[in-house]
Amino acid sequence: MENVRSKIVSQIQHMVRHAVVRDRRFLDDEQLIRSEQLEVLEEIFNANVRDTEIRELSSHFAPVLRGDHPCHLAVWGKTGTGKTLTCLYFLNLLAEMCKGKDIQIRHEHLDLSTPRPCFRALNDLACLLGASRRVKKGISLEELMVRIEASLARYKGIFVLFVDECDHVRRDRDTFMTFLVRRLPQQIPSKLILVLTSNRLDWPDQLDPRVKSFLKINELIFKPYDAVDLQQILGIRADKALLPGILAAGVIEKIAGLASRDHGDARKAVALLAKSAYLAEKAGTSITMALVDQAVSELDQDRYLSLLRTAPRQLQAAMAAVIHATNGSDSTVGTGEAYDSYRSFCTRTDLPPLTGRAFGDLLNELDTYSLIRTRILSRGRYGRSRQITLDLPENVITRISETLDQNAGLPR
DNA sequence: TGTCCACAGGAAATACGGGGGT
DNA sequence: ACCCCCGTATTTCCTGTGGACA
Repeated sequence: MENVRSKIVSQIQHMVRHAVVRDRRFLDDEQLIRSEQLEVLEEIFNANVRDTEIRELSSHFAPVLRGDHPCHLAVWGKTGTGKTLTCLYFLNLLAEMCKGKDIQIRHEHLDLSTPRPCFRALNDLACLLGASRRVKKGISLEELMVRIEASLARYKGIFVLFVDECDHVRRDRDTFMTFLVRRLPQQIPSKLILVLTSNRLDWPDQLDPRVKSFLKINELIFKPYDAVDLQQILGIRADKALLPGILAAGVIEKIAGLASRDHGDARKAVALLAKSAYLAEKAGTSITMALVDQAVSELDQDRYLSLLRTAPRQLQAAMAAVIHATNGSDSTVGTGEAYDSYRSFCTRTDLPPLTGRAFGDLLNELDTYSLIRTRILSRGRYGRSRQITLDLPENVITRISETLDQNAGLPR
């Protein structure tokens, strides 16, 4: 017993001596409270990142300070380009400036980052405005709209409604947009300015043309971060989160380069830094270039695994079938073989098998996730078929097939 | 040159499930 | 509480296709 204790003690001492992380929370935005997020953001802005975007926001909202009424604003940008936080930061600032000038302004943030139907979206908005308690059902959309209008009936200033990820409204999207764009402004005395966020450029095209023509908007596009921006962002994060002197030279530059090359997503870049730090801590060393490489490959691996773990059972079955059919080797199989393997997997795990047609679509889906590679090959009179290759690293395949086997018996 | 293999993949029909209206 | 409707997943049906082989 005694030597177990001393072993643990010495392990902990070792970890403490070789600590890498000072405050882990700064490597994960989810764990920061809003005000801390905005604080970090401010530092990032001070480094001249997102300068053009902020300038555009300013010029769009400048009329407010002159007592005028700017039109709506559509903000486009991929995930991790800082749309949400930048807008929030800006709106807070704007509100402060207005307070000094005695202009009435109010802004609310309607966050639709998880998809929801029109009903829930209106429900959330009503709660945000304090118009009503959250209701489950038994109330019509009309009733919700009336409540929202009623709660704004006496407010005469400017009202900025920041609808985040507005294309996530499933079903009745037109109802929702019509309400915001046409009906609400007419029913309330205040001046309504909508700020709509989306990561799809083609979003307005799927809107009711009547709403679309009614919607006078300015557009603002958030470009993906480039390597220089990411270096600034990572540097600031590293200062806050890591102990000084444990970053090997060039690590930040390397992470920024990798991230800007294939997505420009700040959140992912920070995640890579976090993973590298974690590995360094485990190994009891500083953060080296080699560890960054390792972190990249582990994050890839994690991505594949969590992708599959949350994927529908049928997709999992298809993946298992392909692995089984290729038997782990890097040889190729045709559609027919894979489908046979899939059928037998289904009977083994008591899963109702799909048609060959549907299986083909599953293969396509796996291909787009780049879990497999397929290409169509004609073998003359021996038919045409997909040639399926499984070119993931050996260890990833093993771990995937372990995960799938574990899931195989589970219900759903 | 025509045939025919073994599928691909589009279109329409159908099954299904969950949320909203009443 | 119940039913209906709508979006999505899957099936059914079908036409298309590149090249080996006769």
